[in-house]
Amino acid sequence: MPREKLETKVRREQIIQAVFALLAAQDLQSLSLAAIARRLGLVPSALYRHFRNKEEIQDAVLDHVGQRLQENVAKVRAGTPEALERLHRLLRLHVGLIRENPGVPRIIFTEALLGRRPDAKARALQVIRGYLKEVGEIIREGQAAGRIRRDLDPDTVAVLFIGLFQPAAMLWFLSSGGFDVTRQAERAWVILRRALEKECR
Amino acid sequence: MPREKLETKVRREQIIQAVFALLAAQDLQSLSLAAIARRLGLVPSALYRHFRNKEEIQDAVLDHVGQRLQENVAKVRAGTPEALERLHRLLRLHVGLIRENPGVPRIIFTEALLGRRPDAKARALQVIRGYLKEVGEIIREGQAAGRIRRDLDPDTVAVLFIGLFQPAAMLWFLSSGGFDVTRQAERAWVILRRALEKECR
DNA sequence: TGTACATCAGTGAACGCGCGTTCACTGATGTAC
DNA sequence: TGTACATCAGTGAACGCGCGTTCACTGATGTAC
Repeated sequence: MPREKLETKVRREQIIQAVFALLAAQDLQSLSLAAIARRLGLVPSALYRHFRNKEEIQDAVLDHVGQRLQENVAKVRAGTPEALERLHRLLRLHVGLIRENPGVPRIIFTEALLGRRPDAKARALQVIRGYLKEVGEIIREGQAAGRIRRDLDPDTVAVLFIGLFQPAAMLWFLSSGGFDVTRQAERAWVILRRALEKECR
Repeated sequence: MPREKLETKVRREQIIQAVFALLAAQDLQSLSLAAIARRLGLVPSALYRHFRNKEEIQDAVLDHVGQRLQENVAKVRAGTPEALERLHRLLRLHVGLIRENPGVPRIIFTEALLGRRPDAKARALQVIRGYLKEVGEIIREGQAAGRIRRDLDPDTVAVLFIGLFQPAAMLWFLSSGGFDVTRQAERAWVILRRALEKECR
């Protein structure tokens, strides 16, 4: 008795979301095709109708994350012209993304960890570099506009920006939601902002 | 034909080091008892002479990391009385630790990811919290001594301190050593230091 | 509007593989006499 | 100093298990006539 039939486009999206949900759970054991299929009420072999193999699923998940990150950058760019305000909003969007999908912070690591192919790490790196590039660009614009100190290296600040939430996300995950990422990010932002601003107050 | 026989104390240390080395490699596949044994020129079942099971090995590795972190704190405390200088030196020691054992940044994650027991995350969290507590203490002392701004929350700064190297370590790992962690950490420190200092310059 | 057919998402049995773990055995080393 | 014995690190065959993947089959849905 076959279960509900849905077209590949829908199923692909469902499968990606299932991976997100499973990665939010505590153990990586659950990231098996069997677990993904179970979550969708399917049989493991059904996944092969939508993806060629497990690697292709992982790639799709990583691409999805990269896309979400770029969307956040676009939103922030459209929302305000001021660099510091853009960074603040981007930070909030990022924290929101993590809170919605607790799996996100680990996907990049997981991809690299589980990948059998040598290019697994390279693919993850590309996603992060793409994000860093955008953040660096915002910072450069802020420097040009005179809002951010010109003696700071934009790329260094971009990586430090990641540091505003990455450790917090890790603590949040390890404490199973017992750590307040939002509060940490907001407070850390106030501290970093002071170091970036041109005027000294 | 049995291979060289070494006492348990030595083998336990060797096994822990083997895990470090394997985690430095690219894929997590290699973190199997077979891989650990192969690295030591032993047969997988030989490991059971020194550890009860795989979980016990993981626990030992995590404990080892926690110990190294506490050692670094002790060194820094003994080396200088000034809080900002202590943090700077601690950052350098931490980066050195990561560079020596590229596996370190991922061990805490891996422990949590691979652990089947519910307390796997709790154990990792405990190690990090222990470290954060020490860093927070140094910051508090710096505030009391008037070297660090008193309006900053020490715990927030402690987590932010982790952010000085964690993203850098991730980039270093993903780029297979192509990212300069040391430079990023030093530059990021200069930025954070300015935000922590009492005097505004 | 009804019939014939192509399409394709889902099934479930089967596979080969590597994993963690066990267990009876080996044989070198240190100790007691 | 020599012999008998206990200790214990290492061996290798065997196990059960869950994994990713394949494949012939099913049967609902959309399309062509």
